[in-house]
Amino acid sequence: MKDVARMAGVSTITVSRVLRMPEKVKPATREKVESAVHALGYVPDQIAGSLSSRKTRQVAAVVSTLAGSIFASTVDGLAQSLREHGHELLLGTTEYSSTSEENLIATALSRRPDGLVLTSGDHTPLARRMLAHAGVPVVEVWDIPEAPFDMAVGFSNVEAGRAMTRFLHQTGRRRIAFIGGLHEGDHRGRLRRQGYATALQELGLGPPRSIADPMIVSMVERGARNLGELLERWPDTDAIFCASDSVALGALSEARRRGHAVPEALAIAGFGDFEFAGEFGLGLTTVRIPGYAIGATAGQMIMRRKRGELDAPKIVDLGFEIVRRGSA
Amino acid sequence: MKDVARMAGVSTITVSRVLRMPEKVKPATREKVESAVHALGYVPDQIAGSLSSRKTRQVAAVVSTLAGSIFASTVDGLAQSLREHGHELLLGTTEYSSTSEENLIATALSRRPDGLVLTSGDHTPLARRMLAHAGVPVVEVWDIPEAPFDMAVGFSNVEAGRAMTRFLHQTGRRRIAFIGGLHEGDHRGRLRRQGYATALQELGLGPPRSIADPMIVSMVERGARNLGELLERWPDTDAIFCASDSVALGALSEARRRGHAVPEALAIAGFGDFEFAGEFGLGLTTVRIPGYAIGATAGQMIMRRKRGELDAPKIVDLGFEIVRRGSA
DNA sequence: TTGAAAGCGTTACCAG
DNA sequence: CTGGTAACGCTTTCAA
Repeated sequence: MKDVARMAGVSTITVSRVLRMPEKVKPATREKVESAVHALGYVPDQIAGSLSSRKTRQVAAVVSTLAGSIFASTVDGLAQSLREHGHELLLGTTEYSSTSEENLIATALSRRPDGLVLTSGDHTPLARRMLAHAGVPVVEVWDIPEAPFDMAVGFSNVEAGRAMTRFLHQTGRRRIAFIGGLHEGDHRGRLRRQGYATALQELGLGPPRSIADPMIVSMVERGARNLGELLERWPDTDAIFCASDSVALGALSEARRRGHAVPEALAIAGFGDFEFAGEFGLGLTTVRIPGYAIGATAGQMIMRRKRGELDAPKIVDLGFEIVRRGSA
Repeated sequence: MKDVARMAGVSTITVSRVLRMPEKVKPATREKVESAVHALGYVPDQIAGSLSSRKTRQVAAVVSTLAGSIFASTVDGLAQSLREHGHELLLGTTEYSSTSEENLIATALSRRPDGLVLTSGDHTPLARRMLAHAGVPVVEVWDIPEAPFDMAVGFSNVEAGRAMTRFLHQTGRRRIAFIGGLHEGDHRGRLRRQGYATALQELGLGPPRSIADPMIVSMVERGARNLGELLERWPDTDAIFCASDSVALGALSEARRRGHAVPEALAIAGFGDFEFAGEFGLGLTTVRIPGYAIGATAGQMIMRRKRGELDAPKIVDLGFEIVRRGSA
C-alpha cells in the first residue's frame, strides 16, 4: 500500500479510502491512485484490514458432510448470498466424525468470523459456552430447534416425516414402513423417523416397521438391502418411506429386481427431492426441501444482524413440500 | 492474551509458546498458563497471528458450483486433508457466473491464503498475473492442463472421452453419439467431447453426432430432451455417451419411455460415477473419477510445498476408470 | 478533501 | 527456558 501511495503521490490512508469509499475522494486523486493500484497489481491485505477494523467479512459454516446431495446446495446458497454482500465462506466439515463439531466451532471462532452457520442439531455445553462468549451471530439450519441458540432457518423435520406418512395413508396405504435412517449423529433423520412414528400412532396404523443398518455407508445400497430385510420381516408392507432419495433409489431398484410392482403393490417415497428424483429421471414421490434457499436465507440473516436491523426475524420456517410423482 | 499472561504471571510471548509449542516451555509454567487459558475461556485471535507470522493456515478453493455431484466430493476431500494438517478451507463459487473467476481469485488472494485450489480450466491473463505476483502455491484440479500454472492433480479429460468411446466401439457399437455437453464455460466438458470426436476419427466411425442445449439448466432434463432430438436426427444411433451421469439418467429414462431396449438396441453411458449410477441403483456404465482423492491430494500437495519439500511431484495423474454395468 | 499518529493482537528476533 | 521490543499492513481517530 505504501508503494501505491508513493506512486500516486498521496498518503496510505488515501489509498485505503479509494479502495473502500471512493466517493469520499476527489476524482482526480482517485484516478491517480487507481492507476497506481492497477500498475502495481496491488491486492490489499484483508488480514491486516480485519485486524485493524475488527471485521473479517468472513462467515464460517460447520457442516457434517458435502457428499450425498444433502447440504451441497445449502452451502452453495450460503456462499452465493455472502458473496453478494462481499463476504467469504469458511467451510468446515465434521466428516466421519474425524473432528468434533466442538473442535470445528473453536477453530472457526479463532478466525473471528462475522457469523456462524451450523447444520448440526445439538451442541455440547462447551460449544454453547464458546458461542455465547464469542458474541457472534449464529444461524442453525435444516431444522427449527425447540430452543434455538440464536437464529434458525429450515423446517420441521418431525412435521415432514409426519406429513409424508399421512400422505401415504391418504393414498390408501395402511402398512407403512420406514427404512434407511439412523446413521450416526443424524439428529434430523431421527426427528423425521419420529414424525413417521407419530403419524402411525395418530392414524392407528400399528407399531413402526423400521429397518436401519448404520454399517452400510452407501445410502443407495442401504436402501436395497434394507428393503430385502423389511420384506422378509413384514411381507405385507404396502408402502415404504425412505430416509432419503438415495435410499429410495436403492429400494426402488431392488423392488423392481424382485418383481414387485411400484407403485401398485408397493409405494416408495423418498426425502430430499434430489436431482435424480424428478420427472425426467426416476419419477420419485418425495419431500422437497428448499436447500438452496435455506443457505441463502441464513446468509441474509447474518448480514441483516450485522447491519444492526433489529426487526429481523430470528426464526424462519421455509417449510417443505410433498411432491407426488409415479412411485407412490 | 495479556490477561492470560498476567493471570499466569508470565509474559505474552510465553502464553503464545504454550499454545503453539508447549514442549518448549517448562511444565510448571505451562500448567499455570493452561489453567489461566481455561479459566478465562481464552480463544486466540488467528487474525492477529496470521498478520504477524505471515501464515494464515487457510487454503482457498475456487469452484464453479457445488451442485450436481461433480465437485462436492472434491471439496470434501480437500477440506478433510486440510483439516488433518490444521488448515481451514475458504470456499468461493462462481455459480451462474455471477462472479468471474478472476474476481474470486482476487478476493481469495486478498485473504493471503497459504494455497489456492482452482477447478476452472483456463485463466485470464490478469488472473495469471495476480497468481504469479502472489507467489502462492496453486493447484489446478480435475484436469491435467498442457501448461499447468504451478501444480495440477486430476486426469486427462480428453483421454477419458476417448476411452469411453473406444470402449463402446469394442462392445460392438458403431453409431456412437454424444449428448448433454457444452454448458457455458465448461472447459473440461469440451475436452471430453474432443476425446470422443478424436476416437470416432481414429476408428473411422464417421462424423460426430452431437446434441447440446445450454438453455436447459437441469442436466437430467437435458439428457431426456437431447435424446429425443438425437434420435430424430440420427434414428440409427446405437450408443450414446453422455456428458455426465445426470444426463445419462435423463436419457435412460426417456429411452425406456420411448420403448427402446437398453442396452440391446441402445447403449447408454455416463460420466462421473455418481452415487445413483451404481449396482444398487441405475446400473449405469460410466467413467469413474476419483473426485475425493483429487481434493485430498490437492490439499496434501499444498501442505508439502509449504513444508518446503522439493522432491514433491507437481503433476499428479490420478486417472479414471471405465465401469461397466448394465446400460452399455 | 487529505494526512499523521496510534493502535489492532499476535509472533519473530534477539537477549539474557 | 523466558522476556523485551519491533514489526505485520492495514483502519480509526483526530487534525489540518
